[in-house]
Amino acid sequence: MRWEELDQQPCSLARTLAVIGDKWTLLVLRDCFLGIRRFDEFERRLGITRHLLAGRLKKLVEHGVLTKLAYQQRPLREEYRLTEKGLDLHPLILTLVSWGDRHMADERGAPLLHVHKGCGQVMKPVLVCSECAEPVTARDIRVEPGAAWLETGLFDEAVGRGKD
Amino acid sequence: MRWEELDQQPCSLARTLAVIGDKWTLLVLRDCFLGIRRFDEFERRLGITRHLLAGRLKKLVEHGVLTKLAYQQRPLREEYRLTEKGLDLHPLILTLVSWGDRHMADERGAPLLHVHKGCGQVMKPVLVCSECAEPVTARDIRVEPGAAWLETGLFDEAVGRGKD
DNA sequence: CAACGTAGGTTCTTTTTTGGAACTATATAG
DNA sequence: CTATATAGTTCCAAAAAAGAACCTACGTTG
Repeated sequence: MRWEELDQQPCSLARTLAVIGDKWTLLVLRDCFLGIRRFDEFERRLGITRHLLAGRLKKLVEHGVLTKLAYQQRPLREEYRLTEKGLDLHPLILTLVSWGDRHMADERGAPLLHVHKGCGQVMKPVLVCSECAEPVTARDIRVEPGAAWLETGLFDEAVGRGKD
Repeated sequence: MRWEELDQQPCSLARTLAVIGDKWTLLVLRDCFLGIRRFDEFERRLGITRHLLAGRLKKLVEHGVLTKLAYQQRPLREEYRLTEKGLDLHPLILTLVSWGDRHMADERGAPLLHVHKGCGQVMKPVLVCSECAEPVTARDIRVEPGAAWLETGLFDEAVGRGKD
């Protein structure tokens, strides 16, 4: 499988991975959410080479996750900002961090705390159902093919014994 | 940066990425949540080479995300099952898929629908605060250093102008 | 005018990671 | 005895990514 074809599969996970499915990209996004905006700040913090960083940022801009915004003219200097599409990745980053806090932390606990401005408390992300607002775990979900999948007529073959 | 050192950084995101921060791994996990358990089923569905698949599965087992369980003796045949640690990745997969549904779907809409068994409806994942149960977006969160970070004394330097 | 800072881009070599095919082991079916 | 199924492992060539160093363009500082 060539990863360039990934965003054409009838799978939203594959399509998402085509944009952000790589370690550097996710670390760049982490820094974006921490307020980092400039090329050389990313470079310094991440220890990434300019070569790779330029490529990652370019890809994120092409996919509309970041935009370049001039913060001064003459000389023109641009910084990278999250778009709405990019801000929508916040739950993803929170979820990744939360899993790490829970399953990969050392004895000193979570490296970063997330404070919910609304209630002022240190929070953990909880995933709930959009319809009934109850917390959702893997066992509470059943998968069904959507329109895009049904058209292909491949659902049963693809999911196999599925619907667990 | 060598990615083997990644799980030793004081960053839960980096540590998480050390385990699941690669495209094949996430696609394997997607299939796990769809009920796939056997080596050759993963191989067929993903179009991954046996070589890579073996490596990814091994890593996931080493990190305790999957376990091997014998489903028959003589000849010994083993299948891969999600552990509790692995099941805890479900919110992550849901969040990835949800972002793709929203931002990468074509005109036919979401390829897969997720039905919440509890309420019987097609759901989208919503991320809420564990303390006050209100939905959380990027703008509602402030980051603070935890114990592990404070020990290093590097927080201010690292976050820069932070706390956005 | 020369040096410096920013925000990259280009080039080159080395290292890793893939992809693909063939090989192994064990047991059952015909 | 041969073929098939399952779950890998091994080997090699090809492709991709990493790392390092240097180049560019523009404007500011001294």
